[in-house]
Amino acid sequence: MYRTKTCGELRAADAEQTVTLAGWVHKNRRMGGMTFVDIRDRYGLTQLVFNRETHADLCDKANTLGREYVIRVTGRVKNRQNPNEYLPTGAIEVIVTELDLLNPADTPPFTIEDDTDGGEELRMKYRYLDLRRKVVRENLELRHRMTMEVRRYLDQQGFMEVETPMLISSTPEGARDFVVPSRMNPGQFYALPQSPQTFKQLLMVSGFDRYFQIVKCFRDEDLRADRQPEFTQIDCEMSFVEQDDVLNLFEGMSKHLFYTLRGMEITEPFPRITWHEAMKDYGSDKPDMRFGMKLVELTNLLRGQGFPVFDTATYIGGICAKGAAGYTRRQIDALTDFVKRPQIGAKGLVYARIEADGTVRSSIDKFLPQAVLQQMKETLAAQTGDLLLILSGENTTKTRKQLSELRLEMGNQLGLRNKDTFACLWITDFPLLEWNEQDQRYYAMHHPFTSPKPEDIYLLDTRPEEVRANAYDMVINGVEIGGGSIRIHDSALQNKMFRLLGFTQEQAQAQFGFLMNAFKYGAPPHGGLAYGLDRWASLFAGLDSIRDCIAFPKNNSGRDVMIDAPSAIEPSQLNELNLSVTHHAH
RNA sequence: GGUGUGGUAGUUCAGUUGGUUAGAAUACCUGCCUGUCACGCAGGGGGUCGCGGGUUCGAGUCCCGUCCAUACCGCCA
Repeated sequence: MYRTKTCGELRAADAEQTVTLAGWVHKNRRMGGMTFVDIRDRYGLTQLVFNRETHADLCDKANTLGREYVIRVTGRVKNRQNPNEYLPTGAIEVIVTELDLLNPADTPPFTIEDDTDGGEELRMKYRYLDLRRKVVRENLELRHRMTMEVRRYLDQQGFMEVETPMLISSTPEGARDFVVPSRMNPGQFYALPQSPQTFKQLLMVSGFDRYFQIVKCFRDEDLRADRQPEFTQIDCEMSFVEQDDVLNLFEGMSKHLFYTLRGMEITEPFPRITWHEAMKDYGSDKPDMRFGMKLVELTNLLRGQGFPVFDTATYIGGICAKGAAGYTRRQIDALTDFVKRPQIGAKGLVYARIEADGTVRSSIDKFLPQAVLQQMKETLAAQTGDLLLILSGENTTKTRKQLSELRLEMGNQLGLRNKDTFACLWITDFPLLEWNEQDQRYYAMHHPFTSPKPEDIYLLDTRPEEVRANAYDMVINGVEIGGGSIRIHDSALQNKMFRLLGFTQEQAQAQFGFLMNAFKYGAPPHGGLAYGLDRWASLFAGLDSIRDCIAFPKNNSGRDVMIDAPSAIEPSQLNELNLSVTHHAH
């Protein structure tokens, strides 16, 4: 046997055993007469001991071992004189009797430690070394356990995993496609799937009434901390279901994951709030429910009191930051700067403190009588010691969004966004359509296959923007973790949708004809959802970026800095593909 | 496409009003050290201050441009 134990499993009870370990030299501590070497593998760290008095040659050899050398040792497990309580294997050490140097190593460009000295960029360039670090490895282990539990749960529920193709065709709706030239079909291109949406619907037509797939998806859009050009979805679809069936089943899966991965038993049902409620109360369709601090509308109360900014506003709203009345002028100025940043775009910030005697002292006291301020205090359910923050604007949606950003910032500042606390909810009743000013047309808010609520269908021709969809998102801690809808399974309604979205009959036929045709042959009512695995895993792992739970992620510019992709290709390759490139990369 | 922040030793960073030979920690190398586990002690090597231009007697420092990284906005059905 190459090795008999891993570097993480030996305990006091293993004392006096002879073992063989293999792994990487984590650290070499030379004391003169004796040498301690920490050997590391995926499972942990074990201390090796070399004693000059008893094994001079071995000790000399051990002294030549550098960081990350690959070695194999055989020796006897001993209880330590000085146990290390911080190390799982800290009760024992291995007195080495044989040492094989399997492979030397260059000094790595950063330390392979939990608290590494390496910066982000360098670690990505040497990602294979970064992955040796315990903290990174544990993220991937969590992700692995997560996919295992998803498969186990869905399999038990009768779901079947089916693979769908990666080389499909491009559609203009939605995100930009990644495109692959076809050699055998000159001038034609495949697109990589943005999601297996149409294929999973076809599988429903085929009768696979419970489908799932853990699948890579591709979108050629700018990156973010929570957005990669290739990412993984847990993609699911069911037939003969209504919205509640989907929500209940996947709420069950979510609870299963919380229980198995975080040891958290959630007994309460997830709150379900409508999109309109979410926008009104939180200014966001993915509210962070770990804390309250709801948006409260103050338009009627504060408009017309003589403060010009408010008097011209269409929406005035405030939030109540509990216990923040002690904020200094400097802190409030910083908040003002925060909301005035171009990314948020507020013009200014009005604040009010609730004093010890219950009076309200605001930044615009000279415009607002105390009676109005007291009413505002009532409306916001504010108490002594609270700080009220008020924004106003001409565009209700925009102002609410600004308040939403301020709410999240205050949540951060007041320590209300603990990474070990989880607040899940469903957002339902999304609008079916969204008007696009620039293109002067409606776009599907979710996608063109999402069904309208039956009771709203009569509005499709007259007030399409008011039509609600059978669409839903699952949100955890302000992160959109998943979303889906009950689909249209009726050709006539689907055609109507395409018309509303500005497709001609011919365009609809050309792009989605295969689906429309399939629907003619007995499409069952169906619906489903898709989860963002990377986001969910990073949430469970308490990470700031999904990159940390992806083995080989792309950087902010969509580059893999380790393999240096993307890259130019040979002219001969371009020739084969019938491509000519006019813009050459440097 | 836009805004902010950053780029100085292998690495993480400091660097005053523009002024002598650009520092610290860590890593690395050498020597010493028999119970270390962030070992310790002594010594050593290591710099195109991202790149290009400008201002100046003099630029890591100021200005302009550019590249890279990063967070966000736009974008992401």
